[in-house]
Amino acid sequence: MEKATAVTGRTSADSSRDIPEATVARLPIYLRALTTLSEQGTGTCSSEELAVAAGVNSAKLRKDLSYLGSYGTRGVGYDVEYLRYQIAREIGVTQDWPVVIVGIGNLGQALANYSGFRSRGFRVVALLDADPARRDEVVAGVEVQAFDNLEQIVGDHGVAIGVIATPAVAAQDVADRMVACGITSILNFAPIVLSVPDQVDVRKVDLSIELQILAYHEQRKAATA
Amino acid sequence: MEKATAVTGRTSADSSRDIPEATVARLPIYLRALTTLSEQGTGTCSSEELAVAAGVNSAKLRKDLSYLGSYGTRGVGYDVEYLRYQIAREIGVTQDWPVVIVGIGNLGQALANYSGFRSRGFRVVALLDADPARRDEVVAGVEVQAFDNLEQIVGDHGVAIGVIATPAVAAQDVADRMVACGITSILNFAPIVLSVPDQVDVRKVDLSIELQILAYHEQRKAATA
DNA sequence: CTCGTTTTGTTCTCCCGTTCACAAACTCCT
DNA sequence: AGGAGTTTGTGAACGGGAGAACAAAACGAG
Repeated sequence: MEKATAVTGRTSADSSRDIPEATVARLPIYLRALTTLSEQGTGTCSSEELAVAAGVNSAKLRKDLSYLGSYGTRGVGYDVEYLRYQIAREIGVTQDWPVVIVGIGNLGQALANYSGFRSRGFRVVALLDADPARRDEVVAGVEVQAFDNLEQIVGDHGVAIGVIATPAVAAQDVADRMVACGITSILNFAPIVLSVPDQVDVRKVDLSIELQILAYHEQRKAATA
Repeated sequence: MEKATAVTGRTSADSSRDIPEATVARLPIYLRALTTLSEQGTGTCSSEELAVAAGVNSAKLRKDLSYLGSYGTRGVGYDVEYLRYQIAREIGVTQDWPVVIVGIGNLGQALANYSGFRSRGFRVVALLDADPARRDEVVAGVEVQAFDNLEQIVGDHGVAIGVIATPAVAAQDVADRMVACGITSILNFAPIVLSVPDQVDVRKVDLSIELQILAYHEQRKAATA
């Protein structure tokens, strides 16, 4: 109930309220859509316009935004710049996030070169690889170092987020080392289920799983056609 | 009720029943876990063991498997090989799936080289890129061709699945061309919302969105600490 | 100032997915 | 053959998210 929270002296914009996971997962999409609108010179947009740009239902969009606070104006819409900043702040991408990437195969290189990271506050402070043959190579302006430097680098830069782009067999070891030296968020591209302590967040991206899901639906289409 | 379906003459294994999306998304994980168990020489496993290997709750695992049919034995567990085959068949990875990849940057190359595709029935029949400079390069044993060859290749090989690994600005055009020549499933790595006809399935993988979600939680940890 | 129009913020309802808990079914041992 | 122990398959309760629908708020015209 709206009243209950009002009585406590907190507004609905209080950012200590926790936001549903499903909403958190969509905020970066809204952020991207707003950035695009901003670049096109749009100063104001309605929930309907933004919803179309983000590929979601407008009611869902409004509900999502309402978890952050009341940043719109009824009868008018949202100020693109203002809303963009509010979402960025809520997600945390107004900060600087030092990141280490372990495993410099094609995927690791793709990640190191990805401009979408830098533009959102993620700064690749180190590229690490166990293979000495890759040592001293420079990728995306960052020198490839020995994996054993992990602890020192994490300590020096205050790294909280690690990216694993190694083969599956190495991934658990890398994760263990990361956890041991204080990393609390891991983005895992290796096709394996990592086991880590509860307080560590792991998100996984598995390229082949996505294709398999498509294959399932494709097979269904073929069967019913 | 178990009896009700028996009365209709259909067994619970009837594969024309449609499987919940959430379950479909987990089947590839089970498949991978079973493959690992099989390689380790495990002949039989309980739902609990498999659940641990897949990183899910055992009750959820059993319910997921029950949508496929009754492939377990009470008091014993599941035959690893048999269950693995049943899941593979249900997903469709016992078939051969020709795939085209468009955009041969680092990411495209990583995809082309990814062994997890080939081992699950996905065969990269063509690598396409708009940049003439990349033409005739050979990546993962496949020659890079002009994007304009798309229609012919899709026709020749009966390609149903396309992968987009281009920069964002090119992605919508690529998607349109894919749809026009009959591709009905698209895996999109470009950070943009694609618009396609309803009957076309699109799954997106956005590297920076995953990092942003981690950043959000990381920020929360820091705030409450 | 008042009325009509637009668009947000929120409530309400429905549906999907998760989890618990247990009966049914199978094995093994005596 | 029978009973003890194990594990599956599923009914039922629960929680969270999606979408429709509406009241509240802002703006503009007259």
